[in-house]
Amino acid sequence: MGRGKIEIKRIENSSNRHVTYSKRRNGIMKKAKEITVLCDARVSLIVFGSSGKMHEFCSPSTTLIDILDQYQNTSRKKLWDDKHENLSNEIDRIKKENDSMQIELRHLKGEDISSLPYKELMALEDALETGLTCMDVLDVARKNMKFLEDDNKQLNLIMNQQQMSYDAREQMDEQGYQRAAHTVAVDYNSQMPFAFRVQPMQPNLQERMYEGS
Amino acid sequence: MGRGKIEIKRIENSSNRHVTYSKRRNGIMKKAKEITVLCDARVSLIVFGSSGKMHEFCSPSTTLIDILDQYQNTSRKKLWDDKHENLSNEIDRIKKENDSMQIELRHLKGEDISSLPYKELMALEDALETGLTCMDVLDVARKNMKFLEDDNKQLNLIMNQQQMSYDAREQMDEQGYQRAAHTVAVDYNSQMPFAFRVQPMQPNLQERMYEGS
DNA sequence: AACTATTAATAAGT
DNA sequence: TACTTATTAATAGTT
Repeated sequence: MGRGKIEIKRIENSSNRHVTYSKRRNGIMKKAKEITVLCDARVSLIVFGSSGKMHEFCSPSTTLIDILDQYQNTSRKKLWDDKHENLSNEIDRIKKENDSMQIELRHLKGEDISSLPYKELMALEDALETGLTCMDVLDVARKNMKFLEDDNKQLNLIMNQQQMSYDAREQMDEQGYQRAAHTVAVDYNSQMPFAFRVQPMQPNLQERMYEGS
Repeated sequence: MGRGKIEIKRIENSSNRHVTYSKRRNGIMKKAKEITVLCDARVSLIVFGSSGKMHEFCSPSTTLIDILDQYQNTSRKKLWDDKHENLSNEIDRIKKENDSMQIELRHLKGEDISSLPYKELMALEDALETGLTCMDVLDVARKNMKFLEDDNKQLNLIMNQQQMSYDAREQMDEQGYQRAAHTVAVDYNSQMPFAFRVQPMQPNLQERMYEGS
């Protein structure tokens, strides 16, 4: 591929070696680009000459880091340390959390019985089969709901008190802190479920349930 | 460099593309070996075909890690830290996704509660008499309970947050108000139902419903 | 760095 | 998939 054939062995003449290096480096970079374009390949090419100068090519569709990630996955050789692995694990964990929330969202939006978790339905069926009456179950349900409602009421009450003294205190405050405090208060209010800003949600749920059944 | 000249653009014919990939991959690997031998270069070449299969070349005198270390030193780009940062960013991104989903969930559930109008319950009662199953009623009961639980959790969360900023603000405060604020905070804390200071009230409500009755 | 004779790579065909 | 070969592309040695 030149004026004469050459053996593939170190070029002893330093000048020739550097010239050849430069030419061939360009050549291989070009080849890397070409295979990327022609064949949808992802390529990372890093070259250090004996001078220490670096030349790099990476497929435009990706990054060196991606390539190296894929390298690790494929070859099972570990390039990063445990810290990175931990982060990766956390990502996996959160992603799973995400997935289950998405499922829950779908269920809520679907809003029909068939979308309720399978297990819960099975448990319910079991309970009914072992001879409990509908009333028995509803009775427990009612008590539990009463509990929750009462707790909600109490929490709500406390919140309101807290909010009030917060506000009162804010008024007493010096100029400097006033603005910040106000912001905080508003934020909490907007976070609170609407129903609880005014009154308990299902005021007479139990009674109605009983009348119904 | 073949029977005909080709444009450097994606080879659409899949079969041709794979053949060309294979040939050129061999070619570039050979070139990589040659330049390392001829010119004392250190080369890392990683190629992924569209199938996902990896091919790698690394100069015999070194390792990929060495190359990457040198890459970092030379280019001042920090691969490991970048990697770290990227992972952190992704975590942030996913967490935000999480948060917004949680908000959406709260929103949906809140809407569900407040949009469970009186009429619907009445209709349910009627339906029960006209042949709706016990399951259906329980289902609604269970949903309501879930909502209450979630709202309890949220109220509790907000309380804690409020308490925390209360405390934080107290620290920032001038001497004069400090004592009073502290007293108030303690009072609220003692008022709060014990269960909500630590965890949600009825962790496995449904199950206990069935067991208990 | 540019040139060009020559080898090497490879596209298309089998 | 591998082999063949006409043709293009890369490049070694020269200027």
